[in-house]
Amino acid sequence: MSENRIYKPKQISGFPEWLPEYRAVELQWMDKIRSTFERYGFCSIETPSVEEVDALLAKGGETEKEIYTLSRLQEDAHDKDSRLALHFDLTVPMARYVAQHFNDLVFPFKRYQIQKSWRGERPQKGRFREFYQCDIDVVNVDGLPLHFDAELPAVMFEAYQALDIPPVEMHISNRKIIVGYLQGLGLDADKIVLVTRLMDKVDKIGKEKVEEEVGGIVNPIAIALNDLSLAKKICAIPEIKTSDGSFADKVRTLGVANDLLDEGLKELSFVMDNLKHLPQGSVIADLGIIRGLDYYTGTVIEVRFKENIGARGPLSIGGGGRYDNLAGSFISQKLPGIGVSIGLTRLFAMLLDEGYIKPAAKCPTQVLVVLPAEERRAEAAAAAHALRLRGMNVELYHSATKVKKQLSYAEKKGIPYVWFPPFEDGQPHEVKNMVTGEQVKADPSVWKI
RNA sequence: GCGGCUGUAGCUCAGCGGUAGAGCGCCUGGUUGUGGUCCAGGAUGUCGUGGGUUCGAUCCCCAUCAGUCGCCCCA
Repeated sequence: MSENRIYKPKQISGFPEWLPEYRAVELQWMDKIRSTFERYGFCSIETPSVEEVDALLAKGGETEKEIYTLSRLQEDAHDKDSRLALHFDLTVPMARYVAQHFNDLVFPFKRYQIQKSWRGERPQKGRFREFYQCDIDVVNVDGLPLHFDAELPAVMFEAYQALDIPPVEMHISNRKIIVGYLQGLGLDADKIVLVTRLMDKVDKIGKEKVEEEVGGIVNPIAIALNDLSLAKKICAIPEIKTSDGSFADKVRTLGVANDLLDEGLKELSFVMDNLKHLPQGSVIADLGIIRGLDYYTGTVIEVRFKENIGARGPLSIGGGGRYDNLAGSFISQKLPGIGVSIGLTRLFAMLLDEGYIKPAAKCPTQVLVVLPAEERRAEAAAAAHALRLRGMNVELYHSATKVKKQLSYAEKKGIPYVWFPPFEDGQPHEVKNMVTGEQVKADPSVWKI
């Protein structure tokens, strides 16, 4: 008997799965997001779950350790699969796709993609190893009008609004501002990377700590003398958050002159200007937004809840930005683009955890047809069929057990109507409303919900 | 890759050096064709895994695996 021992089922950390009543909600969300994207003319593509490792790493960076590569259990010496890996986002596959089908696409190419991505990181709150992303990107040849930098956040905002979730706000900045500013202060490229990485952490570890660490990078000697003036000047930038165009004046007051900085300010002002139609307070010029991704070159966007959800800090539930030449590793054409992405799984999981998500019914069934007796199965099935012909989702109970049991099944699954075919010849059909308890005679060929 | 915490019925968890309990859920019944409430009854666990200490361990120790929170990093 001991060989009957079962493998204890367990959920794999970082690979979420939901019960049917929540999966149904997730599907509804996807539908809403999708139809919003389509309303703006984005077309759908789907790319394979895997890409060649070289393609994924074409943009460099420290992404390597987060990529799941493919290998077979029975790996042989020349395992061809090992050159493949699961994609870690949808932007890189999209870049490859655009380069590959360059001749067959119409530019500016506007596509959306709702697919899973995988990252081999240590899972923790709000971070998964398998998750859905809902991306929209616009890619063009040579140049891409700045208007798209405003349009995409607007589309994304509309998609969030289509969901039944707490209000979100879009934090927008422009890489050129922070980079230009730091260049203007004389920092070299390496230090700029280190410093910008720290600026992201003001919310997390506090302003003082960030200033100290920034100081340690830009001028260790001054730190020894307890002189934080340069660090403070640097850290003044991420402090700037305005819901209108006034951020530009605040930056200029700091007195740093740099061409790239000016360009960034102009671009961000333009974007803010073109997002004025969104609800007051939902768009913030937030110069603390950096985003880790090195391929962003201009506009950067991050979406957060207006109010923190649960005990968590301001986790990003979406984001994106502009990249000048993402496909450059795949094709000699210059293909600038801008893309934004909704972190569907993180968003959904957060709200689920905190009880914000109302479960849908456990199944799509609208009418359960009772099976009164095995001899009446044909008649019951005919009734079910008649209802389905008019578009209803109908289930015929599988066995002729007690009616009590059949009703309780409908109750537990949240099926709103129960259909009673005749129990004896000559009797009428009846339908019962499970919410009100009301039961009336009905004709399966005409009855409607 | 590093650190803290946790691991007992399907779920949430209690418990104790002498091989285990609650709540919820589940199943059955409260007759004859009708759910949600109520009542009665019932089933379920190699107490994560391996080793050690002990007369004896679910409880102590070690290891291991898994989960979780955080660090690093984040596309």
